[in-house]
Amino acid sequence: MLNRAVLVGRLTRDPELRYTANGTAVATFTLAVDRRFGRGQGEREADFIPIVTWQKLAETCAHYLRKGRLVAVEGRIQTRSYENNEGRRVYVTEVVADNVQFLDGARGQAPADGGQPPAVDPFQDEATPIDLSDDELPF
Amino acid sequence: MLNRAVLVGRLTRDPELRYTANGTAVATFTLAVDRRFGRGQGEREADFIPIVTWQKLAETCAHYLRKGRLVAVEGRIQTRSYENNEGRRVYVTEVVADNVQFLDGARGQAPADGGQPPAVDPFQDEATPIDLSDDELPF
Amino acid sequence: MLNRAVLVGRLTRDPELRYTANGTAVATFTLAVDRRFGRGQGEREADFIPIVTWQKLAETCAHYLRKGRLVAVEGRIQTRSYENNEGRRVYVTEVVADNVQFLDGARGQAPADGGQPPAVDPFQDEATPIDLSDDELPF
Amino acid sequence: MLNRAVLVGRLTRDPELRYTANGTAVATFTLAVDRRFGRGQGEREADFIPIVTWQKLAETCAHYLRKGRLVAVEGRIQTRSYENNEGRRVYVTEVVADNVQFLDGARGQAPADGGQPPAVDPFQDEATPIDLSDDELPF
DNA sequence: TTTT
DNA sequence: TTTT
Repeated sequence: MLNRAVLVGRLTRDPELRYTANGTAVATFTLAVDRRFGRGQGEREADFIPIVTWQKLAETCAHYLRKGRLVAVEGRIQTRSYENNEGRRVYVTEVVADNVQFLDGARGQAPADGGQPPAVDPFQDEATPIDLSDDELPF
Repeated sequence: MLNRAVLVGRLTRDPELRYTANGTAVATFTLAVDRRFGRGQGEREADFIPIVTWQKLAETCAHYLRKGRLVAVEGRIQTRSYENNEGRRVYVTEVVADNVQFLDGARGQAPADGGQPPAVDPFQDEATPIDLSDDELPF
Repeated sequence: MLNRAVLVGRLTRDPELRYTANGTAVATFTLAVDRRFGRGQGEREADFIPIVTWQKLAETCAHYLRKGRLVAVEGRIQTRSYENNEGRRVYVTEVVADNVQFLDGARGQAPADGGQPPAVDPFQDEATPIDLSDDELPF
Repeated sequence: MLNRAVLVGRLTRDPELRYTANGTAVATFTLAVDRRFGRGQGEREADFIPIVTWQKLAETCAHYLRKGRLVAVEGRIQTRSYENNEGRRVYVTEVVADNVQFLDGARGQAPADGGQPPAVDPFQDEATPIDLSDDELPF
C-alpha cells in the first residue's frame, strides 16, 4: 500500500553487476548507515543495508560508484526467499532502489569498472520502474 | 546518517510480546504491504516486513493490534545477526518502529491479549527512543 | 537531489479538478494531518497540507475521494509563486503527489463527482511521472 | 497521523538564529533541492524549501552551517499563518526539522557565526522533540 | 563479510 | 510461515 525507505550512507564495497536470464542488468551493494547513540551521542554503530537496483540505474551505479562513496538511496523494502546451495530456504530483506544520488561530487574519479560510461546519461533523477517481477534474480 | 522507512500495511498475525533480560518490553509482528504491478495494475503481491517495537510502544501494540489490522509504521531499517540453535549465523533485516498509527478505527474491538490496557495512554504519537543497544534480543 | 514527503490524513473538502491550457488534468485538495503532543499526548492539532496531483491520478482522486476520507500520500515538496489578482507575488509550498492510497475501504460509496468512473483502473499504485514543468497551473 | 519529509539539498544562505519570548532558540534557513527533468534529464530546476529547527539543533545548525553546505533534513511539514506588518494573513508551509545531517565533511571550516561552539556535542543524530507548540514564533 |  |  505504501512502502518507502530513504537512506544516506557509504558503500561497503564496489557494486556487483550481473544480468538476469533475459538480460536485465542488476546491481547490488551494501550501504553502511551510521547511527549515533548514548548520552552525548559519542557511541557510533552502523546498519548494513543491502541495496538492489535494476536496468539503467544498475549500470550507472556499477559504473560510477565504488567502495566508500556517499550516496542517498530511495526505494521500497522488499522481502524474498530462495533456496541456497544446501537446500535451505533463506529469507532476504533488501531495499529496491529507484533513485540513487551521488553525494560525494567525485565525478572526476576513475569509475569502479575502469571502463566506458554507459550510453545513457548517468545523472538522471529517477529510474523508470518497469515490471520485473518475473525476472529470476541470479543470486 | 539518515535511515527512515515508512510503511502502510496489515498485520499478518497478532503481535508477540516478550521481555529482555533486564525487563524491557519488545513486540514483534510482520506487516503485509500490498503492491500492484503489471499493465492495468491488476496483479497484486505483498512484501512481508518484520517490525520490532520497544518499551511503551511495544506494550501498546501488543495490547491493541491484532492480525489483519491496518497500520502506518515509521522507523529505521536495522540489520543484526545471531547464532541460531544449529550454530549458524543468521542475518536479519527489520524495521525498528518509533511510530505506529492505527488506521482501522477499531478502538472498540476486543484487544489482542484480552487483558487490561497498559497504564500509559496508548494513543501517543511517538516512542521515546532510549538507548537499548546493550539489550540482548530474546530471539 | 532528494525530496520526499509521506503523509497520512483526511481530506478537508472534496478535491477540485481543473485542466491546464493544454488539457492536462490537475486535482487539488488539502490534507488534515493530526498531531498529538503534550505530556499524556492529550492535546491534538492538525497541519493542513495542500496537495496537487496530475493526469490520471488527478482524475482518480477527483472521482473517488471526498471530504473526510483517509488517505496516504507520497510525493515531493514543491515551491512556486504566482501573481494574485491584486498584483502581489504569492509564494506557495505544496506536495505534488505521485502516489495516493485510499485507506478507508469505502469503494462502495458514492463518488465525489456523482458521475462515471474514469476509463483507467483507479486502483493503480503509481502515477506515471511525466514532465509537466511547462504547464501553467490554472491557479 | 503520519507526516514525514526527507530532503537533501544546499543552504541558499547562512541560517538565521533567533529566540522566542521565553528564550527558546529557533534557526531558519532555506534548502535548495535540485530536480532534473526532461528527456535526457538535462534540464535542472530547484525547489526552495523553508526549514525551521528548534533548541540545541537550532544552535548547532546556526553555528556549523552556512550558505552552500550540503545537508540531509528530516522533519514534518507544518502549516501556520500569521498577520504581516500590513495586517494581512500570510500562510506559510515549512519543514520542522528534527534531524539535520551535514554531508559536506567540512567540519574544519570556519563556523558561520565566527564564534564559540555550542556547549553540546553538535554531531548528535536526533533532536529531542519537546512540546514547543505554545511558543510564539518571532517571525 | 562491512563504510568515513 | 503470511494480511484485506
